[in-house]
Amino acid sequence: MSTSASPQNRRLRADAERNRQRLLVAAREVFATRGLDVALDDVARQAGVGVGTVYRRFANREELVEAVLDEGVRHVARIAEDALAEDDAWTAFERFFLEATGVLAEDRGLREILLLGGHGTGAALETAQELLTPRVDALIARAQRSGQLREDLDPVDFPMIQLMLGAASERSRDVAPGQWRRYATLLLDGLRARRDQPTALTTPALTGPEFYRSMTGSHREPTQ
Amino acid sequence: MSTSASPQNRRLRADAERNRQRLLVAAREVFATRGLDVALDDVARQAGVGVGTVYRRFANREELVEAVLDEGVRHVARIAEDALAEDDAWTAFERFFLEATGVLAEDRGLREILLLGGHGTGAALETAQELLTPRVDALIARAQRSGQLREDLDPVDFPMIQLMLGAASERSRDVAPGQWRRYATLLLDGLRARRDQPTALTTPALTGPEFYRSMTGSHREPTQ
DNA sequence: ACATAAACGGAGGACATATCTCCGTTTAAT
DNA sequence: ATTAAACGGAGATATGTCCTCCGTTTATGT
Repeated sequence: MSTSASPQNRRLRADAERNRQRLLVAAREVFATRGLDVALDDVARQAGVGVGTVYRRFANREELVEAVLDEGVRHVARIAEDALAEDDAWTAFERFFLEATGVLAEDRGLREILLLGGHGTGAALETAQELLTPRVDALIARAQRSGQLREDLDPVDFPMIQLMLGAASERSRDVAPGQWRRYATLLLDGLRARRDQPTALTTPALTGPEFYRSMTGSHREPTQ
Repeated sequence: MSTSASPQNRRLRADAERNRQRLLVAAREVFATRGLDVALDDVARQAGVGVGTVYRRFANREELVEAVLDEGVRHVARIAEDALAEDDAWTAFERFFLEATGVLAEDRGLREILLLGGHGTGAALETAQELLTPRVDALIARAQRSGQLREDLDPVDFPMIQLMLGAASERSRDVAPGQWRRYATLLLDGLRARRDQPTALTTPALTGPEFYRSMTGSHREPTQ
């Protein structure tokens, strides 16, 4: 929170440190609403700072993106961890599902690295792999063991479902910010195990390598 | 199929007409896989024709887009019409749902005008309003009256759900083209009425005007 | 108060990408 | 064989982004 990220981390002058913080806040905001592809000039303007200052503090866009998003990933991981403390397995799963969707709904940038890939390897993705994936897996496995979550849901379905909800959020946010809840409910209803057997998911989930390839491959920009 | 779309529709020379068709085929292909924002140079290359020929035949990108997409919209409308002929109300709804998703999954351009808006007013959208909307409304109303589709689904949910499935398609198409089926099944399971009452959709659907605004407003490029 | 090193803003160069026009050449039609 | 129509694609124009550079301002320590 105080030292610079540059090679030699000498202490920054007061105004420099203040501007660095402003930049991080501005970047968080701008990435969240307009995605990771915004011009850095826009981040600078939002921060009330010249472009020069952006490049003086961060070697390139990637470095700024990493700084902002690593934090975001940790946030989601914390949500998962907190949910795991819940007693009931379904309550835990549902709570994580809804809270994570809420965070992702409001953060397009976070969706882009976490769900879409194609933005360089990224420290943020490693953080996700290390902190997030195991917890989500645990939440799912537990709710399945307790017979409350449908058996045929696979952990790799989770990011895909979040991606779908993200598309819904993006589409409606300007007009009705909470809309994603409607579709989250619908999906949860499809996910919950039930008395009358649901339709089997005949199409198998992506395998590990397939999922990896789909994250690594070049996506972007749609959209959505 | 034979006359030009330009003001005075004189008959085109044989080579010109041939190239016009090639352009339409190429545009269909390119718009479907890469969306409506591709450079027209790429359409020309795909058609094996110079850029000049594109602009000689279509005043601007909009005109070409309209020509290609109006056709696509009619295709989906025909699917709805065919489904309406089905005896059972749920079968009809499900059939339309799956067939429409299949078409949209493979046509990003069609998703972009039909579900995302922000590409000019568009004759294609008018066609949709005229041919598609009433039929989808009918399919939904009928399946609800017969008690097989959940009561609280609103017609405006349909495009949103298709948008979600579109995001899933886009994400997985390169690696496993049929993946959308998995998520379509999941959603259908959330849509089907059931013995044990589902969770009520407490967040209300977009109202007509809200939906209209969300189509008219400037979206694009993200991500899908 | 002053000297100095650090930081600042933002104009602008380099580059990339798209749209659409123009014209010398080729081709179909009569 | 003549001629009007159509062709290809180089390039003029426009837009947008990244990142650097340098004259000016500001924080800091004595």
